[in-house]
Amino acid sequence: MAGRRTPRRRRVEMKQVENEEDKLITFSKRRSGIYKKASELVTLCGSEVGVAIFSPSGKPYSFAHPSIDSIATRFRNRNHPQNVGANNLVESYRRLRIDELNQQHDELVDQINDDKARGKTLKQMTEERDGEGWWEAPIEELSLEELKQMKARMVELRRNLQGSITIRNQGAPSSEGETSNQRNNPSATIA
Amino acid sequence: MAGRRTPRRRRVEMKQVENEEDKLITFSKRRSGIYKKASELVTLCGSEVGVAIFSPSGKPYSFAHPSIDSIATRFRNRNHPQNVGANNLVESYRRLRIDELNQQHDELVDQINDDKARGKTLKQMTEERDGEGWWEAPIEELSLEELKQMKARMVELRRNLQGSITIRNQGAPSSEGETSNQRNNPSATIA
DNA sequence: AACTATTTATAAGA
DNA sequence: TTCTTATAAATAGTT
Repeated sequence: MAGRRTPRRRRVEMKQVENEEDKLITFSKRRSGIYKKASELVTLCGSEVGVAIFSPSGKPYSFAHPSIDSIATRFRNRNHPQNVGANNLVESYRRLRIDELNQQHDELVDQINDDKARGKTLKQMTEERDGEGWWEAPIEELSLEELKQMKARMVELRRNLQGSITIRNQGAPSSEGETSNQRNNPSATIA
Repeated sequence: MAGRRTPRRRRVEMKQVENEEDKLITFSKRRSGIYKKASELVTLCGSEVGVAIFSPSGKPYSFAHPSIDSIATRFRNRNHPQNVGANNLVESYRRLRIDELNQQHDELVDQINDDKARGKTLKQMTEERDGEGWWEAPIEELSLEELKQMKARMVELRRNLQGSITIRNQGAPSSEGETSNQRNNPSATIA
């Protein structure tokens, strides 16, 4: 151990990062950071949160709980809160998926804990992935067919006891009416 | 060290804050924190960011740049030629969802393990809302039956065996300049 | 992708 | 609510 490894310093100037490479890294790290903060807010306060981010190149990213759609919908329909639960097939489908994933939350926790206890790495669990793309199909043909495939896939995956994904939903009562919009931030914009 | 001036300690348990007063404070502080992070991302990377948050009581808050509407619009009609290879709204949403679910995967797993390491009860979190929720609400009739059946099966499946699901897909081929934005997520490894 | 030195965010208090 | 402060967490610059 001859020299101190890193005499680095940092400054965090709040200005656009010029270097494209650094910008990409910063974008990635910070986007993750925001997601984490958002999910923590959900966990700690039970709030519903949606975050939409467009990278400098225009690529869309988002984090949402319970879903980007419900958040968006809730914003759009905050004047008619009773509509929240019933819309179209697509939305129903999406919600089902969230629900579905939710149903597995606790079991996944068990699974993970179990595997971990045995020294099985999470990486091993996460390495498994699905390369197919049922979601490539046009929306008009989704619904049942897609659900079936989805289930089949799940059963298959279950056999291998691999991977996990967790989405938690809060359960959205649809009869309250938020009447006031508030912002304590100059940039906060609510109709 | 006897009598340290400040017996303040913090440990940030990642669970719902039970005390309502504390919850409100936490909500406020963290909401501000997220806004700040979001604005920093805008400044540093020139991204467009939108954050929508509903307080536990349902009050809507948001932060956005350039505006919540532009962000929402961009999400709805990203038919914009210069945008990422998004062709159809639904598809875009779906892809986004899948993509983002992947990104959130590790974080959630980490979170779960983290909690576990501290002896937290994740089940508690899950049980809290497991049993009834928005999916009980009436949805489009035609698909409702199918959806319910699916759900029932999921529940059954879950009871019998430990299951899991893995969704791994990048699914966002871009037709414009974006040099392969790689996730910094260990498991997000999709070509 | 990992690793630290630092900067930031924040839980408790006041 | 705003400020203070000890500590936890995020992350810029490197390896």
